[in-house]
Amino acid sequence: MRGRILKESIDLFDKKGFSKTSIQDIIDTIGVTKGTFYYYFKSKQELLMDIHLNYIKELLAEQEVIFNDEYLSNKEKLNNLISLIIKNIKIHGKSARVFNREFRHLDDNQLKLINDYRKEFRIKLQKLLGEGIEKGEFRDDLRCDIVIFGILGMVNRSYNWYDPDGEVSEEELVNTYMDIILNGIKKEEKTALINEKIIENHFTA
Amino acid sequence: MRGRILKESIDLFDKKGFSKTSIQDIIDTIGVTKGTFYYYFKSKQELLMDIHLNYIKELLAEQEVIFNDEYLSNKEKLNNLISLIIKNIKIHGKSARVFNREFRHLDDNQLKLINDYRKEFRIKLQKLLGEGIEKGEFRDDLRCDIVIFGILGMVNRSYNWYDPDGEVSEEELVNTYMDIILNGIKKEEKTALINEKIIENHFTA
Amino acid sequence: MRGRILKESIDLFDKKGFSKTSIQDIIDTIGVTKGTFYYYFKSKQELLMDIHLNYIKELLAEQEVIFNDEYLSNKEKLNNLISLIIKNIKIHGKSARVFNREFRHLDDNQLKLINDYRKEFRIKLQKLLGEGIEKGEFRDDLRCDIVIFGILGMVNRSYNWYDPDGEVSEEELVNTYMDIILNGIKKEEKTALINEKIIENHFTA
Amino acid sequence: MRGRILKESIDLFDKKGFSKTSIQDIIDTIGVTKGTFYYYFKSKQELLMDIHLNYIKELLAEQEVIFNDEYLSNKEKLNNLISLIIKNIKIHGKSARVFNREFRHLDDNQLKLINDYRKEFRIKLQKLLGEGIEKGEFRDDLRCDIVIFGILGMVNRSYNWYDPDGEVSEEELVNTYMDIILNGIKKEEKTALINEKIIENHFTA
DNA sequence: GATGAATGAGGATTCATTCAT
DNA sequence: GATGAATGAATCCTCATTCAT
Repeated sequence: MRGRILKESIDLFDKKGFSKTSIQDIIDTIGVTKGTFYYYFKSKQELLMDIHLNYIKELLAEQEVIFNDEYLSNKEKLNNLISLIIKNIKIHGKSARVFNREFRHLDDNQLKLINDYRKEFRIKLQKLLGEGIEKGEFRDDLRCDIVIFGILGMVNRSYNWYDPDGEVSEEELVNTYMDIILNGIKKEEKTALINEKIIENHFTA
Repeated sequence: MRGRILKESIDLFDKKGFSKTSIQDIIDTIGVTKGTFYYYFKSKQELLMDIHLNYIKELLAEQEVIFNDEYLSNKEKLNNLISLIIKNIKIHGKSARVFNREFRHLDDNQLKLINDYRKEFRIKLQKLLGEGIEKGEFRDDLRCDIVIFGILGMVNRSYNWYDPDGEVSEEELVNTYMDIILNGIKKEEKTALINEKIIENHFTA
Repeated sequence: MRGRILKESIDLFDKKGFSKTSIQDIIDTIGVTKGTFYYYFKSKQELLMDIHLNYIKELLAEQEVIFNDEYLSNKEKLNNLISLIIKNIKIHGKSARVFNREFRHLDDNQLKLINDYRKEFRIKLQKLLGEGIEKGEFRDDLRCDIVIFGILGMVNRSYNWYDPDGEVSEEELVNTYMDIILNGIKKEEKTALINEKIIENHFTA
Repeated sequence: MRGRILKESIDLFDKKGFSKTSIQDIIDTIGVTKGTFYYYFKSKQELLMDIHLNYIKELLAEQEVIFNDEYLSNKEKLNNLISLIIKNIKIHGKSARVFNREFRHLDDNQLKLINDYRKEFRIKLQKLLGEGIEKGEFRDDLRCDIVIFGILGMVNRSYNWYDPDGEVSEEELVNTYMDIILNGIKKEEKTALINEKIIENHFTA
């Protein structure tokens, strides 16, 4: 029962939003009564917190697995993490949207906890980037935090427009994002620039 | 009066969210009575729609100016547009957040209109990218739509974390984003490649 | 102006009812502002009272004319009064409906006054009937008050269903009502009864 | 509870009118809270609709019983139906008045349904009259629809003035109405006419 | 485990009316 | 005569939550 309530709530919160979904909506969908809901959840807010916790904890666990895989380079880990997020859309898109939209309805304590988890996820990514820089996989002249915020913004936004059953496959999306992130969209005129610098260096050297 | 209501509403909607802000909250902040609110706005929803329209229309107008500047390359236009969005945070950050968070509370007709405007902004960016590709400013092997969604995701997300008065200046943020978008974060291993080619050329020269 | 407000109010009160018609509705129809309305009428209720007074006073005046016509028999007067009411539908149907439906929105004092006028109209009819009885024009075995209530109910009801521009002419309606009132709808089997009495009389004679 | 709300609402709607009776008035009378009201009724309007439906459905059911009594002549059925309406005053006078006054507050769909029922009641009476005419019980030179409208107007109006506990008994009222409807109020000058015919018949016999 | 009647605080909205200009 | 901004009380309605059974 608890599971069904969670599942249907996520559906409704995703479809109508938290504040526009009433307990009545939820129990009507399932076909039980108010008492039943309050037997399993102390309040509507606690239900929302539950959804948040389930989501972020699972995400962190999956992140952890990728992190601890010692056979992967940092670039590969980054790739896998982006892949993880994108492939989550199909499986957990609803939860993800609820997670990213409705946190405002948590109370201060709940929000604090969720934000800590959220930060944990982000910090780990920053660490990944930092280590990658040290290993020479990534450029060292950009602020890690901004870069990670940018990457997350880019990738997370797909929850709001990407249709996993549409014409763009998950692989293509992941590859495109990785390509942008790693190489940018500029036509390689930089070759010329670099060229000049190199030549210059040649002379000054 | 109308203007004051708009201003304070945006403040409150940004701070507490649309559904948790009551008309009472708004009028208490301003120090008028309910009747006054309803003299200027037909409903809470219409107020929200007003905020949305003001925001998107101004944004489109500013986009238009940049677009029509014939002295700029497409890359420069892209740079200016990103700069426009980032610098908007300071001036219109609240409206922007309300715009990006609360559209769900509009009714179907209102949402349709807003989404049309939203799309217009995005499509213009895609056209900018497309033309840039034709002119050889950008790579031609990536889907324009995905790229633009990615860029917008990256940039728009800053509304939620970037503090214009913090340690990172607006210019640095814009430059970082432009750099990532244009060049990616990968260490120039391709430099090596290019280097080699150059050296090779040296020799063959 | 005052006249226009009265006219449009009657229209709206008839169409939508008193309580569902707002001052705003009225002034919007006319194209003036609230101040104008309150310049001519102290309150919405006073406007309603005005409508009531205009209606009942004119009706009483017209009743008076018929009453004082010494060339008419009481039956003819009754006929003319019914005709008056029916023909009023075309001219004053809206006022009449407002008068008969919305008096509940007057306050106690206003209602008292209106009810006195209403009663005056009814009592005059009863007097007409009473005199007719004395003169042998009408039966003397029925309670005058009930009869008049009945006649008024029958006739006034037409305000709610009769369409003066429909297939039944005003004359036909008046004649039908007069016929029912005077003769009833029974097939003259009473002839037989009377017959018997007559025959009996024959014998006893 | 639902029943109590219905009962007290009818009382209040009769006494003060629908629009001047607030939900607060209703629940104060009963001594419950607003939530209770809305647990049983979706809206004030739905409550009104309920009252209308209860009233007209019961009336139609009772009409049906009289209609289907094959031992009664049409005249007797008409008499019983009028008696039904009059005797209803004591039992259902309040509902009846609400039914006849407040239908304007129903929405279009509700009104359509109620008017269909209303028409059903009227059409049945017309059929009764029509059959009576064929059987020779009633005159055949009057329009059935006008006659029925007239009778209903006469009888229904009593809801607004008749006091079942006053000096006129229900039987007397029914008999008076039936007498007017069947025989009219004219002094039998027609007797003379009939007389002459009879005498004439005597001679020709 | 589950029911569902009852609560009551809170919220959006309406509207007749006033009044300074 | 006329305006229209501002009032504020009243009203309908929603909904998370409780609790006796």
